Amino acid sequence: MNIQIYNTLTRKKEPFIPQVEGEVSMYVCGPTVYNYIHIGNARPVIVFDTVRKYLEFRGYDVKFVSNFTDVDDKIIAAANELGEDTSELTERFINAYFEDVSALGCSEADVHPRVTNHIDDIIEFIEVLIDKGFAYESHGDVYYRTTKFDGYGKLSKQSTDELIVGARIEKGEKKDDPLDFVLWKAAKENEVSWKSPWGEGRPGWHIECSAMARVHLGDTIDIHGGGQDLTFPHHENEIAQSEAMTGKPFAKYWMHNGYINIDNEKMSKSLNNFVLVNEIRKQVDPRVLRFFMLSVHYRHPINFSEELVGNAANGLERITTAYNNVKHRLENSADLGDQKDIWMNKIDECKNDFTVAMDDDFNTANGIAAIFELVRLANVYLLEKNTETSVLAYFKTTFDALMNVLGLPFNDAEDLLDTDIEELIEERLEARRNRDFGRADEIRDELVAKGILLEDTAQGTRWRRG
RNA sequence: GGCGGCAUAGCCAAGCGGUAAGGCACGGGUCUGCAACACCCUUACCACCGGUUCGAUUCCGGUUGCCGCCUCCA
Repeated sequence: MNIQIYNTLTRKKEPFIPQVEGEVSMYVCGPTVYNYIHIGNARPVIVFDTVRKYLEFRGYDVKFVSNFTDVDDKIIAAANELGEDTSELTERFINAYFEDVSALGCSEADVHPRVTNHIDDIIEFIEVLIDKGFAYESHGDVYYRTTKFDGYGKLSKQSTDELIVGARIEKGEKKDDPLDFVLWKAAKENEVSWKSPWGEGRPGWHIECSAMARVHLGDTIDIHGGGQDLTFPHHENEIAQSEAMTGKPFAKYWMHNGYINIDNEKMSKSLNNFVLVNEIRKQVDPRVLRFFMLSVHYRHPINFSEELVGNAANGLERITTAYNNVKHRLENSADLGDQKDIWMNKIDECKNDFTVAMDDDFNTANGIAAIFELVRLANVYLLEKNTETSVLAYFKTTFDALMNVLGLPFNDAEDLLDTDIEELIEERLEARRNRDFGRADEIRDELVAKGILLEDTAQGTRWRRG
């Protein structure tokens, strides 16, 4: 069975067939680095990181490219305000970006190209567009002539007529047509700029992705991703640029993730309700944040609120507890089971359910449901008096495999208790042996106050942090 | 005006032709010295009105209500 991907270009799910068997090229539009990223920015990063991890899980060799827009109006404005060099500013926020997304379990891309490192590629790209008649120079700017490109509007399903009619599109004096968009901007006073055949200036926003995607992934890429709001105009313009340039399809599959709302309202600067990853991850376990985001299908909107994140935390806790209990049993019980195959098969069923879910346009909500099936199964197995090491080990391996795909690895590092706490646990065991339950409960309460929860099992007392 | 999305239990959320997955919360029971973890059980006229069909939450048309894009935006 093939992986199915919902393609914005065709508005339906299609079987995923990469250009080269076994290999996938992916490009995801990255952030403009003039501030810390907010959770809305984080969603596509998490979504496409998960897509990538799943493709790898399915055996594909993925080449993943995600850019940084490190020159643009907002960056220049922010740098001016802070009296800082644009390159210092962007460097700072690129570092912050990596810290934020790695906390959220996202792997680095194979390449993180920056606009400022690709000025030459961009200029060359624009020159070809001019040569082919798709672009024109005007007062030091260069514009793309949208009317020249037949397929303009094919991604967002906008007709050029409607775009013009409906529009709040301004007629720049420099543009021949209101729908034309800028490829190269002439520099204003004191702006960072580069030399070009059209004078000092810098790239427009859309051209960078076309140029960098081509340099790093070739003329046609398999999967191009980004937020829903990029569909128009950004991705539409990328298609216009790239396909005019190469005469080939720019991307086979276009994927777009939905928005995040805050308490049912759109996140926006004017409402001042945006949540920075940098801050929220200090208050909420970043694993919970990621789990929360993956609990909804990537194309649907997701509402962010304290309550919902709290629910997600409880759900993830259930998974983690089951995993840890499997581990505890693995380390503290003899190999006594005798029904190995039945359980192995049941585990395989869960794994299969997970794969079926994820094959269907990366349905992480159903994938997580499959993991909860595995949780229930593991908990039921732990009820058995006699367990087999191989089964327990298979539970653990499967948990690891599936959660790793979702970018939610379990923390397997040895977690040691302070010796005084260990002594208290030992003292409580002694008290229980002597049926001094008063003292035993007293110690348990004392430990709860220190964040240590105890659970008595047939295989001994286990503890966890709570 | 154009393009598009969404409406499923107290909350969140899958399903998209054969009478509703999963999670959180709640209630009842079991396990436990008591707990905790856990297990079992219980909980839905799928926004409304038409149509197609043997059969629709699922397809088509319409209504209502939310929301997004068309301007920088994840």
